[in-house]
Amino acid sequence: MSKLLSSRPLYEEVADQLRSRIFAHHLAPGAWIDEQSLAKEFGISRTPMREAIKVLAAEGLITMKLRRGAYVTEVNRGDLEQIFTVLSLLEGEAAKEAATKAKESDLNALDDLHLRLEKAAADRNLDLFFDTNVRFHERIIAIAANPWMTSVIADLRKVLKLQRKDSLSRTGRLQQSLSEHREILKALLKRDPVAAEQAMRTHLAHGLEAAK
Amino acid sequence: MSKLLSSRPLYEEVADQLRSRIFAHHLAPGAWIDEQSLAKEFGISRTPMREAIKVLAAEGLITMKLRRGAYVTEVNRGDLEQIFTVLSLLEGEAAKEAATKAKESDLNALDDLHLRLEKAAADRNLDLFFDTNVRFHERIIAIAANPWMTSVIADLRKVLKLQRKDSLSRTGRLQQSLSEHREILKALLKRDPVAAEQAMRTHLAHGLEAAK
DNA sequence: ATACATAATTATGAATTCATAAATATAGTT
DNA sequence: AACTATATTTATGAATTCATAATTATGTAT
Repeated sequence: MSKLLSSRPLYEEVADQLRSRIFAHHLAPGAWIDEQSLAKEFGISRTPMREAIKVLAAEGLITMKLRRGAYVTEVNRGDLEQIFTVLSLLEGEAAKEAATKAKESDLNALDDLHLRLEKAAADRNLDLFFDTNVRFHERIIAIAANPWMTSVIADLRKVLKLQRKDSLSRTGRLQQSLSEHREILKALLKRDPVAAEQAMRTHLAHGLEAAK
Repeated sequence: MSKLLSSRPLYEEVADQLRSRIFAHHLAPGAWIDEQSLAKEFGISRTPMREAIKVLAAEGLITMKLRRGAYVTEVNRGDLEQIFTVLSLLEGEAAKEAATKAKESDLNALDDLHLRLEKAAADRNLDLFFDTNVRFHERIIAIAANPWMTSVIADLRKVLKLQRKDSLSRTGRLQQSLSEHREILKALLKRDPVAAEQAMRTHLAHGLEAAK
């Protein structure tokens, strides 16, 4: 790979690609990372591949064993519970702060996103629902405007994505998730920090059950 | 460096050393990392040095600029506020959970640590006070037994350590910190989750003022 | 002397090479 | 045939080499 016009480091590009493969379960939890063949496949040397692997290891997506290589992290039920505990705290706080910090345009955007969410649910378009759901959450987090909190949340959500997202398709979960979002939005529109925090915490607590 | 008996990767060793230098302000915030001369000084090649730098970058201690190198992260007042917001949430939760999860031996250990803290304060031994303070907090976090929360807290505390810790010496802050610790301990001994969480949050909120 | 353009230098990004620990395969013994 | 010991292979950890972007230095024109 000549990679002439690179505006950003090669290892980041590679890290992105690896991340995608992991999220798509092309590289499933527990699978060993063959750095040689992957480097060959990407048409690059081992050096940036190794750097990319270290990035993912720092994110918790990959676990490294000395002189043994690296494998995709496996998260068990306990991990999920622990991660959701932290996530509901942080996103709860984000919702709380968003209730006071949000500008009118922010609230409009959230309203719009929620509308799309309802539509995606009505259409039984799970991929779109999932994607819009992520954007709804990300928007709230962005309004809170705490980069350190944002990056912690992003890292934890990445680890969650190791899990398959088939739970939303379970009967009723979709509708429940939707009504929880409605609660969050309502609290934000009322600019009620306490209610927003509570609604978000409840939503994520249920998210654990469904491992959304 | 031949490094014959290496039980762990060289880059980790190097990362530890770099971290120490940063915390000691031997490498101060804003200072550029000269990977060549550092590698030479450590007697290693650039490869593990670059890997170590990436590790610290993932921790937020170092900021990397494409084709420009890396420098020690500078945290401003806003960063501190944001980090303390997250920390007080998480450590508050840790204290809350510790109140119910703690075994008798845990509570004894905390009691002992607090005693040492009182002694260090009486002796005006700031280094010991600071060290014991860290151990007190870490013990509570350990009792909560949430590895994901633990690692997030550890990362954020590392970033805080970029700041000089001269604030504790400010008049009165030492005594105030001590009395706040007393509150936390009292709540834990009573196994009162709500009080423990509240006390810990208050403590860390004040910590921001003093940038402890 | 200052500003600009060009040349030389330096440091980073990446590939390649080398050393060695771990894994696998082979051979020998019972 | 099964188990152990040795040899071979393979993959990781680290050093070295190479290419090039960015910086610094030099020289020229105004």
